[in-house]
Amino acid sequence: MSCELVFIDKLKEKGFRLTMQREIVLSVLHGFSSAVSAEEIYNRVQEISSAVDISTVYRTLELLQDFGMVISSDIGGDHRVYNLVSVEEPHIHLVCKECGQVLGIETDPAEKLASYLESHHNFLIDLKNFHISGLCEDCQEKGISPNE
Amino acid sequence: MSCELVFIDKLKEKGFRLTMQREIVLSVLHGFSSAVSAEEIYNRVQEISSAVDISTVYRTLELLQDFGMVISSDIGGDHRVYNLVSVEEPHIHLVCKECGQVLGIETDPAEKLASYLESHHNFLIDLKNFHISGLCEDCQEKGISPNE
DNA sequence: GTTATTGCAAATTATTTGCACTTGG
DNA sequence: CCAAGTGCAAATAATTTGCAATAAC
Repeated sequence: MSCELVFIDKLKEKGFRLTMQREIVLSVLHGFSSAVSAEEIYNRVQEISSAVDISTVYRTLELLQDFGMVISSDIGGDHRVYNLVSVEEPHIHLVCKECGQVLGIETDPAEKLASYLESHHNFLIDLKNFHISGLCEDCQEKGISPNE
Repeated sequence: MSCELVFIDKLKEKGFRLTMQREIVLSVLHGFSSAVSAEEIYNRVQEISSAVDISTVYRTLELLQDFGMVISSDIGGDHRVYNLVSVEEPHIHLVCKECGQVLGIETDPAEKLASYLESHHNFLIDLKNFHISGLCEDCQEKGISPNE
């Protein structure tokens, strides 16, 4: 099922409405391959319709996060970036702490760790929504070191 | 080696100075068993010396983070909390996404996962500085569910 | 029609900064 | 001494909010 259909479904499910602004934000997010800030999203949205307000962008991003379709992460301390994530298979998110890029992978390699943490430390992680922070290939190539 | 000695050492090493304010902030951090906000730290600091400014608290917290003695995490979206962490052994930090509490554990249970991510996805994590987000025992007991 | 949603502008709020003064080494 | 550190007050800046107008359903 495509992102758009998932979105429409979830909106209906909660009694929310499909608006022009929400469609635009979602389509703009598709145009980015890496993590982007709210302002970058806003700028791109403006190119499509200059009437859309930045507060609407924020409100839509929050909605998409509630729906699990977008994740956001803090990078560089002050910058918050957003990512559209696949709505298919549950998966772990490898989030680059340098650029905020997100890579979705299968959950199995972390299953052992998860059960270890639960049995030994009573610490519960949600594998279907597990974020691992590190360095992506690109940022490694730029010579950035893993310890921040 | 105690936190205080480590702190003094690191300060010397970088040519920074040991001030009253820095000592107070560090001692106040010892008094908290769980994660606290900058303002909570500031309030406690004020009880000891009302002359210390909140900007100094922020500056000191940043310094302590640079030294790897404090970690901070975002919880609940808007709240940022700080934790004094053990200066001994390198370890993984289990950070509760609900209350911000940090539990330090040994690195070995995650070694397999780390090498898997590196070989299969070219994604590099720093095991000595690995943060895993989840729910601590206390928050689980409060009936909070792992998916946020 | 009714109610969610929006645009606008103003508010919020945690954090940061410039600078003259103070203090540690 | 003198560079690092501080307090103060003001600036910042990203995000949020109240509300009347608008548009989905």
